[in-house]
Amino acid sequence: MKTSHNSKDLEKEIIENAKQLFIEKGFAETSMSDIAARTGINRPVLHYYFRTKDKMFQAVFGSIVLSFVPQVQDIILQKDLPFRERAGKIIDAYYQTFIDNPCLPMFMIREIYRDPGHLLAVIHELQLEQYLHKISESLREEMAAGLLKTVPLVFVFYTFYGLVAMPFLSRDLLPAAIPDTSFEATFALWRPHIIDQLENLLYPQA
Amino acid sequence: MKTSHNSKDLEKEIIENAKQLFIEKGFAETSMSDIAARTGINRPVLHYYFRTKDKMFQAVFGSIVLSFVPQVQDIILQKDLPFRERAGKIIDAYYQTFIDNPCLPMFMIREIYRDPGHLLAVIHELQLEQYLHKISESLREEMAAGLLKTVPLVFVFYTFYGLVAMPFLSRDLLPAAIPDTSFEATFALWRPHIIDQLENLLYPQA
DNA sequence: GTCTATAACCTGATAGAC
DNA sequence: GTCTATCAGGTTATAGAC
Repeated sequence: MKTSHNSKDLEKEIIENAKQLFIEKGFAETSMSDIAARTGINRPVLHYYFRTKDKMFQAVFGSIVLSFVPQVQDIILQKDLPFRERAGKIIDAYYQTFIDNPCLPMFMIREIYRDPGHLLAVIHELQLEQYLHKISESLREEMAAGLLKTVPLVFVFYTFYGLVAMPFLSRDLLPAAIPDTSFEATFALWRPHIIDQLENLLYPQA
Repeated sequence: MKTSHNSKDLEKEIIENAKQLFIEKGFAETSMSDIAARTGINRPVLHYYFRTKDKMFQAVFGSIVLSFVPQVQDIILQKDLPFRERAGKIIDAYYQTFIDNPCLPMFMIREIYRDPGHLLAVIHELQLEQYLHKISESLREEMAAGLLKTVPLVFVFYTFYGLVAMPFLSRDLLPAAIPDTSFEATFALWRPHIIDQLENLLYPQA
């Protein structure tokens, strides 16, 4: 081992760089040249490791989905905590992820829009079905027990993701349209509002 | 005039075709060849009329924004109508537009995300500032009068657009994830929920 | 105004030397 | 494994004939 890398390290380094670029610019507007340049290697090396751009994206997409999804599992099942507190914790978990990587919401929406198959494949191959099932069942149980209002589960996801993602989807528009607003100040007020809205959707005695 | 078109007609026809393609696939993934083929002319003709792809997009974008925005003006100012009814009418106006052209929400978000300057330029050049100002002022007045809760205007837009756009942004995911759901049935329930959420955000005695 | 032809460039992907 | 060289195809844009 003369260099600081062996093949496995290089592969991981490529994936990490590809991940960042795909998240930032999306699949279509990220070129193999971009990824190679960022990693400091030649284009053919990428094809040696992944053969095609699409296979490369698939290898990266799973890792992105994982960074997007898993931190909620424990929270939602803590049924001793009141709904309001669990909602707040989940929102904070997502916002932590999104503030670290503000392009993630747009990336997810864009790529799911382009081809939902990628997401479904990843869900299957990483065995996330049971994870989703657990969350769905948990909600359904609390609805059946009268602890939550009975509404279609899709509405919970629409409301949650719609409200959480919105500030990131419209990123540069807010400062451009209303010059003297800080994201932090807006978020500090927006967070309790999301909780209010979820409570309004799900809480019987609101 | 031998043909059925004069230059102005052809220009309009090009713009109409470009509009549909841009909305459907976005700026980056729509090529000049696509637009030429759809119009039934050669590529250089496009450059004769618009010189560059970017200038062409600017010419089209204004027209798209207009189809997106103007139908709300009259509704929101009908202050004799209760808030709930006005909200419903505005939602219906948007949904009418979006059902006619389901790609519009993604197009707007994608292109504003890519470059908010395009939107700001169009707002200025079509003199939509006064239109936006009128809506903002109307809301501010009703807040000041205690008819609506006082919240940041951004929150109204976040909530409204986030909830209205969400089903269209996640289009193919819902049928793929939950096979036996019809968009119409879901929407019929989703509509009153949006109104509820806006009411929860803005209505004092909710 | 509309065409053909072409310039200049970028893309993903592969072959073959080392 | 990593490189150079190259292919076939796509892109925007322009020059010049008609």
